[in-house]
Amino acid sequence: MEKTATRSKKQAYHHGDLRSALIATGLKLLETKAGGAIGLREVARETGVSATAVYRHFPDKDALMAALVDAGFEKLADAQEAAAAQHRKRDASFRAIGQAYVHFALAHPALFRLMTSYMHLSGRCAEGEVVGDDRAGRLLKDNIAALLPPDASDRDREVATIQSLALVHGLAQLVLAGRVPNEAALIDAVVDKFGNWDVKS
Amino acid sequence: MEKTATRSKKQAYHHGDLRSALIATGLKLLETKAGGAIGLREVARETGVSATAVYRHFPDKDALMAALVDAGFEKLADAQEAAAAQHRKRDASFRAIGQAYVHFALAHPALFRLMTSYMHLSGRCAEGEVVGDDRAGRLLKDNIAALLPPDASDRDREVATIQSLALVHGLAQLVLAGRVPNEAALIDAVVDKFGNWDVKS
DNA sequence: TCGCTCAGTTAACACTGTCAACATACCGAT
DNA sequence: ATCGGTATGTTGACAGTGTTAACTGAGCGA
Repeated sequence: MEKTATRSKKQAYHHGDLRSALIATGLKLLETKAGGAIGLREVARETGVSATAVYRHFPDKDALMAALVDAGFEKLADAQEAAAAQHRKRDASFRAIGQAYVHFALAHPALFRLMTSYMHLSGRCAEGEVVGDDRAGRLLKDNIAALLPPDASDRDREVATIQSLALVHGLAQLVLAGRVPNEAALIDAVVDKFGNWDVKS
Repeated sequence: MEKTATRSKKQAYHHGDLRSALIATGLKLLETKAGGAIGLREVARETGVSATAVYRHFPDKDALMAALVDAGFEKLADAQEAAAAQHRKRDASFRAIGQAYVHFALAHPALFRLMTSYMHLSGRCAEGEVVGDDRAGRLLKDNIAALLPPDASDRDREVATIQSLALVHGLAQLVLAGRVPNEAALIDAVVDKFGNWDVKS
């Protein structure tokens, strides 16, 4: 009888994990429907499942969105790591991380907007930490630690981290909102400041 | 009969301008209901008017929200001008403008979240311009022009403008999202970099 | 085999944004 | 002063949303 074998692709989400399937279709919808928000019923429908089935895996819509946010940050970390790997020098690879942040936002606008809208429901930074410790956050902090002079204080590190993140995050959002023109040269010039900290102030 | 005199406060929104009233209650609701979004029906109801009356003054919900965004940026400009006026030195007053941006976001979280969510519907920067030319945008650009060395290029000015705006905007949003701890000293330290441009780079 | 729990279903509720049709207060021209 | 037109409201309905309650059925251990 092959209890859970063939999977048959349709039907029998029973024992296939619907949770991952929902997240997958959610991400797909965010790529397709370039503009605007996404709905719980919509992703359920597109997954071929009844709307209320979602509630077996997520307590409410916000939880589903938070899961999508997490998935988005994973993809962002992927892009950043790939970008960093293409440079040998540490500072060049660090700037590539910043470029990757903005590029990711512009390449996946709907996903990024959702990420910023629901950020507060996911990955709040832990007590004493200065930014979330997801993969993207750790990548940023590790690189800064390696780039700052060895006599830099912890506070210097924290400030540099926040500064860098705020710069690229704000820039990405402003460009996406149309308040800053989407010109590659301009964006590059701004992001190039990414990593120019005056530690001595 | 006094056609439009007493106004009687209730009834007879006829001839009082509902448009401003809607924006006013919208802003009030955003102050009160600290968390979460706002609805067209909700603001109509709270104004004491039927939901569809809104459509006499705004083509759809997005337009109403865009108007609230504009009103929000006006209030932000007020706060920034007031903050700047409390310092004599130009660079100190410029930093005060940056502080005011973050402070405003933290003081009016719901309004600021709405402003970032619907930013793309309002105040898109004009062709050739580098950030919206609302009052807040002009304040920023004017101050930067006055602070940069006179031999700075236009491109230097643009980059410095975007850099400053992206830094405070990103910081505000990250703190509001809980990804950066809400500690005044930390925020001040980050914003103090506001205005440290290496023009020569 | 019985019964339990997991994973899904349908039906309903309250709510939302939006549209069409209807009502009314104002205002200028007659 | 009256009359028609237009701006400004209203009610009623429709589709779609997030969410809950009650039901169904598969799979599995005792």
